[in-house]
Amino acid sequence: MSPSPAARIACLDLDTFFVSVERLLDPSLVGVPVVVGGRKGSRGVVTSASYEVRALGVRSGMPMAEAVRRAPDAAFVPTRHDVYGGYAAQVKAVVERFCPVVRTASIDEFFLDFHGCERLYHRPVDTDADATIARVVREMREAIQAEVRLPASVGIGTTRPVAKMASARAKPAGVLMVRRGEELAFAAPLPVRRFPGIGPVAEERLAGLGIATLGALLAIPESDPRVGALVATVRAGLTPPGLGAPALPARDRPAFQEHDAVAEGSLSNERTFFADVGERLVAEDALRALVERVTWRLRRRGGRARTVTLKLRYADFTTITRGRSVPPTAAEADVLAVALDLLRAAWSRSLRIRLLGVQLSNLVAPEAQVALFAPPRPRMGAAIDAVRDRFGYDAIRMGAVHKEGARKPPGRPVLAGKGSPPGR
DNA sequence: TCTGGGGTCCTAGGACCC
DNA sequence: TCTGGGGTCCTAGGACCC
Repeated sequence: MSPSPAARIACLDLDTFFVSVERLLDPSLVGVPVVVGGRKGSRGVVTSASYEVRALGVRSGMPMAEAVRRAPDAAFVPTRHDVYGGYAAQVKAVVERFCPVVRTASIDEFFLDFHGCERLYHRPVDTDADATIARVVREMREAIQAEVRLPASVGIGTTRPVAKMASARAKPAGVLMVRRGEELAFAAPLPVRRFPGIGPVAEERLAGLGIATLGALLAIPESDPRVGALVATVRAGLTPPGLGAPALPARDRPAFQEHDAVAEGSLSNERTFFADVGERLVAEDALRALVERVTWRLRRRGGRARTVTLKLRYADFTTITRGRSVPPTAAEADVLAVALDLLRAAWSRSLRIRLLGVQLSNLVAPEAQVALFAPPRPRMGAAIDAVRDRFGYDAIRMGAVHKEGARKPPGRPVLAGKGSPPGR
């Protein structure tokens, strides 16, 4: 049986998620302008802005100094990543009561597939199948509000991009369905930037062509070399599957395919220094801490990396990466040896760095036999892992040895984000 | 204004192999 | 001696998302 090309894909987005959670934990923040982000005066950015400060032009990703300038009277709350995941999990649990197919897109965003749910949920009050789904989604949104006490907005459409754009239009705390056949009328007046995948660079390029809205973009021939594949991509995103293309069963559509959590993806940890670093030994200390953390995450998740990549950001914000393929490993010593080698090769005496990062990619599944001959960690390392698995990464901390500007060790760690939770 | 940290996906050139 | 074309892997960079 083929799915109907009706609006059955939903995008659920939690409204100003970090701000909402902080207000839940501290009711004095309710009704006042709130900025969640890096500490004032640090080299941080805004991670979540309440609607009050958005009205003043504060946006997530904005440097904290700029946010302070625009909203000096706001409450500034440090980001607590260790807190938010639990609330996202509560929301997901509610969502799963209503929808059989749920995919987590990010900490505050879920995609839901309601194909085939119409009959299950039908009630006599519903004028048609779309009305049934829209009603169920409203009930789901209200259940999240009542049980988790977090505001969410939901967009419903025939495709993921349409559902996502609809959820943005539904904010705050609303539900918006774009029915089949209404996609173009819905999208045409919107700025091109609203389409998922069109960012600041593409927006700027299109502006140079005099194109501001999705409607104007769709008026360009797909073959126009100035827009590359953009027109075709947007058109496809606004076209229901099954119209003009053979339909796949809902669960086989790429939008909802499960990833193999072990064999794919990448893991990385990076830190911006409090102050730019010009001494290699200081950078090497920081690198050890990063490698320790990222390899621990890899071992915990189960897997080995075939590529180790070092990331350097210089004081002028130019960023380079240097990577190397290695025999699959999750061992701290293996990764550290490569990372140090890459750092020494890339190190420049004349340039100070503001950020250091390590990425493990090309992940493959763990192989039991390898452990027999090459244990992923020596005995003490295994004991440290065990403590961290139970009590969290920061239950054990390694001290840094070198300090920027100091004649000799010891010194305090120079990494920013000290005491922050294990990276996710 | 002075720019976090975690990711995904895409492109492109060169090495290498057949 | 000079010459194919295709495929895969590696590496670097960048756009984009939340």
